Amino acid sequence: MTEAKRYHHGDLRAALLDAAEAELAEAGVEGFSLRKVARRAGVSHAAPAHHFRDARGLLTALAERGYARLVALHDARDPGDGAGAAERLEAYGLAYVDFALRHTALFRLCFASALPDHGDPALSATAAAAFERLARLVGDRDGRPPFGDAAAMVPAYRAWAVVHGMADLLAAGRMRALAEMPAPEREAALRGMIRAAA
Amino acid sequence: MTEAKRYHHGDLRAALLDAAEAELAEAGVEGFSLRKVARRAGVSHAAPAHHFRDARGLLTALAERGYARLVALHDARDPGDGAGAAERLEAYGLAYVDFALRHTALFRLCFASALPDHGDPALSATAAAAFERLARLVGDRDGRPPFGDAAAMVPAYRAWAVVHGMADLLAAGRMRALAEMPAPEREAALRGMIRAAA
DNA sequence: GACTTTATTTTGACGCTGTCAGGATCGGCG
DNA sequence: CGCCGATCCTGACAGCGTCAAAATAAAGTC
Repeated sequence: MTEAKRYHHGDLRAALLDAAEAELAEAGVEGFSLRKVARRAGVSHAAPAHHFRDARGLLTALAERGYARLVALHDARDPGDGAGAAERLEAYGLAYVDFALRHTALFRLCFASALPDHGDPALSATAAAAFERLARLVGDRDGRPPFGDAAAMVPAYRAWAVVHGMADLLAAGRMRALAEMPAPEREAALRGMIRAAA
Repeated sequence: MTEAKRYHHGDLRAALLDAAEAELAEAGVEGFSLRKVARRAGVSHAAPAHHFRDARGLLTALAERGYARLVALHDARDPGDGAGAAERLEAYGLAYVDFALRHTALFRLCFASALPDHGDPALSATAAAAFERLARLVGDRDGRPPFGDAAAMVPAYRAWAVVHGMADLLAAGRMRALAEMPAPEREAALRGMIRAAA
């Protein structure tokens, strides 16, 4: 298996990102530790520094991966150009909730943590792309451009708030009655909330 | 002044809570440190242990205080029984946003952190009370009881999601166009979003 | 092929953290 | 007055992130 414990790893950067994502999922944002990630990747505690300057750097790269997960989850649910924008928007909302429930710690890292450097160009671009996807769907649905002056953005903001609020509260276990519904019913309820509010 | 540095503090528990709240506001959830809190209160690093078993205990008590802040902010804005439930609901939403913007770290501690023990009876009761206040307003507005089976709770959940989403995203700096509006306009926009979606 | 340079990883150290055990001091009650 | 429980301190421990310096591998140069 060519796993003969070389000194040079080959692609340690990717391996560390994988280890970090797994570690994050197990320990959560607040239990996250750079040294545990290094151990998990089978490497010394200072090895990550060469690829990601410090913990902040690693978590910044990881957050970027988070937004990619979100977009991928939407791709998986997106009914495509054939469907109406309203329906595609519902799919976006369901993907968003999926992301929060299935990758809770990563979701928290992306949206509620000061650990990543949200000013990092790569990260903020990826984050912006995820939002623009939603904004475009809202614009298509309303037949109105979703960008421009502040007032023009309000509908997209509203949709985002609804979807984000559901996701965050569900992930925090704050909507028990909804979380405990059988999956099909829950999905229907979520769709209804998005239709009515977003 | 009577501040002659007594051995027995008098009310160290409350002093530690104050120090912890101030420390949290400055350092954020992820920069929070029990020892810094102790130093700020002018006490040894192990002193907090007697009043709050450990850091988790302190942060649990602090989160409880957070929900109290939220409720107090609503009280300050609540137009009272004379007004309609819809208007009172708007006030709740604005107070919620206020809470997130003015006590961001505390807000995060309450809703997006695993550090407090959310199973603690006192904390979960306080949290439930804050939600029930919102649910009741939604019920009054709709002329329908907000509790009961899962389906009955959906309207309150929806309102909560809208309000929580706006607050969380605003606090994270994710709605720049909205955040940069002059205060009166922003408040009007928020009211509009609540009316339309909640 | 030998030598040098560069990239990658390790080792060891530092100060910080939360928690625990044990000792010191105080307030109040017998 | 003596004692006891409540309160607070001191000192220790392991784990943490980061830095400096050494070690090793790989790539480039002649």
